[in-house]
Amino acid sequence: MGQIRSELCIQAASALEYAGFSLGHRPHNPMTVKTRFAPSPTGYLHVGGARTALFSWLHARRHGGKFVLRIEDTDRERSTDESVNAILEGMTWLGLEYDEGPIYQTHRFERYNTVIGELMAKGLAYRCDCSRERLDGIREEQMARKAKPRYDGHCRGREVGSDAPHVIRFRNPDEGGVVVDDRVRGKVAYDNAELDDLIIRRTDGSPTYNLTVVVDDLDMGITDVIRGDDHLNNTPRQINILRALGAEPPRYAHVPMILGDDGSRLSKRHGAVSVMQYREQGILPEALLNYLVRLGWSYGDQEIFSLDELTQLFDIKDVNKAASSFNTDKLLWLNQHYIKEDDPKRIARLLSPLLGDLDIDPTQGPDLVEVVKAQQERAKTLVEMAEISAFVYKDFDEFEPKAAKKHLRPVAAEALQQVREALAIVSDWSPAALHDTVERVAELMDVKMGKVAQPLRVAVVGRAASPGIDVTLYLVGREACLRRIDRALEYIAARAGDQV
RNA sequence: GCUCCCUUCGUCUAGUGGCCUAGGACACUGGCCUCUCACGCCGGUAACAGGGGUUCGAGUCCCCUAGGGAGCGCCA
Repeated sequence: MGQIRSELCIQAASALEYAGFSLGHRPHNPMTVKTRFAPSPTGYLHVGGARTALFSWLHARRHGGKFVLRIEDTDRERSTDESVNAILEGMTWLGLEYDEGPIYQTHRFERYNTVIGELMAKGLAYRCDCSRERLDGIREEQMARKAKPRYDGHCRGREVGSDAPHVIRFRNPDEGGVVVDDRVRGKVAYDNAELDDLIIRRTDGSPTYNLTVVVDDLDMGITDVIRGDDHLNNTPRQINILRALGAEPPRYAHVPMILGDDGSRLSKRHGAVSVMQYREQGILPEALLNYLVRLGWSYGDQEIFSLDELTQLFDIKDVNKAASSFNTDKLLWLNQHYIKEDDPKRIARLLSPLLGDLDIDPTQGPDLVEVVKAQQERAKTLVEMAEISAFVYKDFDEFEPKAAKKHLRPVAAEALQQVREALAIVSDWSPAALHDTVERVAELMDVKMGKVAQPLRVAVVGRAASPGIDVTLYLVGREACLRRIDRALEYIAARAGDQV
């Protein structure tokens, strides 16, 4: 145990600089805003956490302050390196850069123990050796008489030795109350009589959450604590610990949580909850960020925000109090918007690996940037763009049944035959010339353009939907076009044969 | 059970006592554009949880009820 601890401390060179700060006063200029995002590494970075991080980041940027990333890994049972990496990866992808950190709480155990020692010395904390059985017993009894389950203070006046196994509890004030002045909730009052003596150090010597948060926020000079509202009820306890340490509490802002589309708490069964899953699904980070910021926050009727704009406009006070439901449709709409507006070169760069997943090498064929320009208004995600663009680079396996049934009929054979001949000899393989070619065939046959373009499209694309027929032909290229038209003609012939 | 929090269209929201016969966006839907799909444009359906007050006047203030959520861990 001691060995592990010293090992951690050696790794913690950067974190140790905080250990020197004394309590009771802020080490930083109180006017300088400093926020933090403090996830526990017990899973992936989910959208709720990402939104909290975004709010904290924006608040810091808006006020020219600092943003800190702190990893709350004091629960060694559940914390994993894998989760830490997932969180860091998610933050990087979203572009939420932190000015300090990541700081690991497991590197700061010496510091927490020092603080616990101070509280013990002042009589504000005490040892407790109550057995789990006893605790369970009083808990059961309290529940039975419909009271709030809480520690009864059994060890408050007892002298519990330091040799036998024990925990350390914070001595919560009996009298008075605590008012949390929250920037989104307003003033919330609690009676100290409702609070019990919480454990601040476990039997194994490790500190607990409510203690480490307080110590870290204090040591790091955090001025604004922005976190999920599941922490609102912990806040009075934390303020009491802060008071016991003779410190002023930071400003709090408890933001509501995000629910699934059905209004229940967001969980895996709602589909994607991890931000990296959104990347895999072809969502752009700016789209996710834009979506997330509008969940619980607004600026008049504006829907589209760049990060720069948000840095100017975001105010934590404007965040709503009520929880909101995640709506994938709106995220997709935003994503389509950003795909449409973004630089085709950037989209092409992001799209390339997704084509690779479909066994396509986009360097073997037309410039991917041209393909992106043709598809930009037609895809809600990058994954979808890859799927609807595959036909440019490789022959499709089979015609989409509905499209073939409607357009690859015997009556279409002549149009296809005609257009094939025209395409075989067109000298300038450019969208403009190809457009003229298709149009001329329609005129010659005295039919509407659709009568030619649709069978042609299904022949070349395999589906009834694609970019303009001119651009479609242009991107596919003459050789592949003629080959696929022949294949469509065979298909029609075979079908006609079946029907006889 | 106890404590705390929340409640405007299906969803995200505007609204801070009269500008609200409640606005915008997504979704849905009618139409236009059109070689398809998409984009774009024009239009439509759809909400102040319920009940009491206060007020000349309430979505906006107060109270109650209902519904939802969180916390009550040697989890964070």
